[in-house]
Amino acid sequence: MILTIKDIAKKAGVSISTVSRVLNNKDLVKDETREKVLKVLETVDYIPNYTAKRLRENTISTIGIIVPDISAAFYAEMIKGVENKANEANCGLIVCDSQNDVKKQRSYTRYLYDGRVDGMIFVVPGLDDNELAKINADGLSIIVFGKDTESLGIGSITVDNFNGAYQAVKHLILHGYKRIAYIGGMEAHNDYDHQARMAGYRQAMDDNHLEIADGYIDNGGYTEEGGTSAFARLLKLKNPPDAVFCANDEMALGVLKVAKKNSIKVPEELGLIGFDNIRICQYTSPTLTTVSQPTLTIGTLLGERLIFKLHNKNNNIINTNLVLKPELIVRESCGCYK
Amino acid sequence: MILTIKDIAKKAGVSISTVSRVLNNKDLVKDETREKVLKVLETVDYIPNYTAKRLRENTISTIGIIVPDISAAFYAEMIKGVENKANEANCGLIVCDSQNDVKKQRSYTRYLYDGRVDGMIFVVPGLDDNELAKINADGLSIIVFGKDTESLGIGSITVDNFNGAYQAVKHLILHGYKRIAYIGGMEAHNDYDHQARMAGYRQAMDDNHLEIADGYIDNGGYTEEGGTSAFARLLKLKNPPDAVFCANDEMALGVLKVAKKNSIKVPEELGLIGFDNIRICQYTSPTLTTVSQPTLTIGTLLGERLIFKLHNKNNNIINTNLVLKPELIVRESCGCYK
DNA sequence: ATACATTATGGTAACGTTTTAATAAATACA
DNA sequence: TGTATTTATTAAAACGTTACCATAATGTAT
Repeated sequence: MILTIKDIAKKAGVSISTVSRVLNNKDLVKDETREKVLKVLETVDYIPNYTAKRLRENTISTIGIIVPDISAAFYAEMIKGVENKANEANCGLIVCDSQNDVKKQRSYTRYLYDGRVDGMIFVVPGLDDNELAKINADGLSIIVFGKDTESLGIGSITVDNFNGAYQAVKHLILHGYKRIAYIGGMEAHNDYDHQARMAGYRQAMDDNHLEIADGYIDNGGYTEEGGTSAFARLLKLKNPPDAVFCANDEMALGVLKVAKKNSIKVPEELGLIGFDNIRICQYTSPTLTTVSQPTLTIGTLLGERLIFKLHNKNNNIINTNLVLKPELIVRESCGCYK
Repeated sequence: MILTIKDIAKKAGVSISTVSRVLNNKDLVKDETREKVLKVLETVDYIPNYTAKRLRENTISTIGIIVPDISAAFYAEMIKGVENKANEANCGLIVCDSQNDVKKQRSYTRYLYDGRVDGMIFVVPGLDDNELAKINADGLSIIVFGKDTESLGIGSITVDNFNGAYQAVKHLILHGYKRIAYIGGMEAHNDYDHQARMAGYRQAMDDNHLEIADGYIDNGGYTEEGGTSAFARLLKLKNPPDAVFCANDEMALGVLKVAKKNSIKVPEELGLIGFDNIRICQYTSPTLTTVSQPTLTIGTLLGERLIFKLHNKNNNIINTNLVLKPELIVRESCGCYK
């Protein structure tokens, strides 16, 4: 038998309103009455109907997050950060996996948008500015990771990809590598990670007066297989690279695989640096040098900021872009220990 | 401006009941009227208030899942399977990370239980039978992974851990290893995985007339560090093992680390098999032989069965335990390619 | 034409909560 | 003691939907 506030009121011999006030720790209730109600609550197993509460309060106390791939360590860790914060705020978290598909991302957006959440987190949105702006205008609190949306009045967090890439490539150069290639992400104009990392690569090469040979910029779509085929193409060039910087670790794993197959020694004959610092980097041989993004921190910050927004709807102080610094994690594949 | 069904009714010149019927594709509405309503719906941006709908229908169309660690690949993949199915059923998914802590698991249970979900999935529950039975009795649909709860009238999915362990150990024996040790999980009586895998190990040793030396059964708590220290202890025995079977891959990684540090050659001087087939197994050197659990399939099945239950509350056909067969994935660490 | 089904529509209660406004009780002040 | 003020309590409206029941419109058989 499921009890309602009405049952409690009857049992305690008070009105519904009084029980409600006790439940919500409101003042204006005599200690004596409060005790009476609390005593009843102790003896029975009453669970408030949150749906009714939400209908009345016009809130959902749930947030949503849409990530490209829930089973990728990078995003799983980020979700964990968000989850912690949401939980602290007694707020549910609905996780959606868009499977790297903008269409699916759009349909999930719609799904969440249909009154299922108070706010949502877009991780690397494929949606364009107009779409994001519209959702924001509709009063749903949103926050974005992976794209600077400050100009749209939407808070966001980004990692300084340019700087991370620059550090990585500069590091390779310091080790004496000269023919450095870049394997990027999606080629699409809305792949901001790719664009910024490529720019960092270019700048580092340029600052050190190194030439980027024809074909040295290739794409692997962020997957291991993509990295495999991209590096295979690079090897076929008449003057193959002596080092590769990859826009993520997955692709670096692909490169490593091909290098092993072709008996190319890493780092002796090929320098290699990835991006993201996924856990596998520690276990490959050689271990993978990479650029680390503080995923858990990012998740925590995303959660924190969204929840702040939820509670301060009209405070725009947080609708700004926060840039986090990535960090070069030196391991074996860059040549530091050869 | 947020529209309600009332606004639509007014605009279409019909009653709210009619609009409701159109929205829910009920019959008993004339084509002409339906058209009229649909036309209005096309021109405006009406989003039904799901909270109200749920209050009225006494449903939440949301399920919850509690996993020990969201950022562990094993569970992330499982969640992905659940997520797919939930989404197909137009059902939200709330993910909770209990951080391997029974207390947290309990508080999350309470959190979800408080009218936030229609049903929930317990992945490797630390809760005891009484607790589970109580939740089940309260009419919340639940399903469990990692523990056979059929006798409680709760549907569950388990992997045949005994068989998986048996296969693994037998495989080691076939390669000629004789002094085989086992590194288990939690030692606790409610760590069913551990119990079953240990039993499989014992049986395989017994069937092949091999002795389990003193100290050959140790525990590592499923973490890499745990594996590290457990193997360190094993090495200190006066007759150290020539092979180790670990109750999961994380601990096998720890073993591998210590072996490398002590220049013990795997698989020449030490055979090693793990459990779970996490992705890292493919990248270590040597690559790790392991027992694979079909995580994605498990997730899919969990989602499917829970949603079936939601729609068929009184159908007990599904309150049964489903046993999945694990598969030995042969790689280098077991000695197949030495 | 009348009676009777059948089909279509509308009015309204209900879901369980919070909150506002009204009322009752207690306290303070003159 | 009586009035004004504060404090405590309650009744009832509201949140937006669905579903039951009543009524109206239409169709069919006598």
